[in-house]
Amino acid sequence: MSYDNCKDDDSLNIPNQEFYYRHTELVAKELVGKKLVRIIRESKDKIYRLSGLIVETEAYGFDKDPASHAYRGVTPRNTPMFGEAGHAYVYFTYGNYYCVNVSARSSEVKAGAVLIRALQPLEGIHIMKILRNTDDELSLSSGPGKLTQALRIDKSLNGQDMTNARTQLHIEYGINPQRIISSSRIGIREAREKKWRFILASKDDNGDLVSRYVSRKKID
DNA sequence: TCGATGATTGAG
DNA sequence: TCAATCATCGAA
Repeated sequence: MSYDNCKDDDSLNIPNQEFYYRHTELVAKELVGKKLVRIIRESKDKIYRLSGLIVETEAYGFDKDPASHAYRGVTPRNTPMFGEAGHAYVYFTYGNYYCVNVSARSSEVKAGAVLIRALQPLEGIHIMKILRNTDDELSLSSGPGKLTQALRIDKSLNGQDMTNARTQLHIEYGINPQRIISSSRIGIREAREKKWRFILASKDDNGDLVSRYVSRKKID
């Protein structure tokens, strides 16, 4: 296979920058069902591909959203939220954990990002188990701090272009969800009334309303 | 420079 | 329900 063919295949499988230049809430909703892909190049002959289906996201806006890191304007930390859409915003929190966002906003808005809150593990599960130090697949990436640990995402990936299949961190097309549930965002004090958390509804009808891989099953 | 805080997690 | 733990932010 030629390099050019590879390029075409890659780009077909990846939401482009225009996908992220739309209302943050819409992007957050449509990221549910996509795949978060992490390529780890340990050495020349050790390349790992880790991925998970995005089952839970949250939208964070700009000046009208007091829960957003961008609410008070640009700071060194939140710079990616004000930059080009489709790039990674990784931040450190609670002294222990990283969280990963994708910058997303309609072009007339100054800032915005989508927090990726939970994944259903797909590829490289045995590596994720090592990184997370657990064998329990349900708790491998069912939370914003857990999934960054499972995919070894830290601040070195801040600002990465997530619309390019050749970068270490990007997003690919996944499934077309039948139903997505929206609810209040988790762990915030203000703007609780905004229903900007988006969750993949359970596929198989065994009584569960939401995906088994979400960070919390309770819906507000 | 300094105190308060947090888009969390895991243990109890 | 609660402590751990520290980068980040805004006030001084």
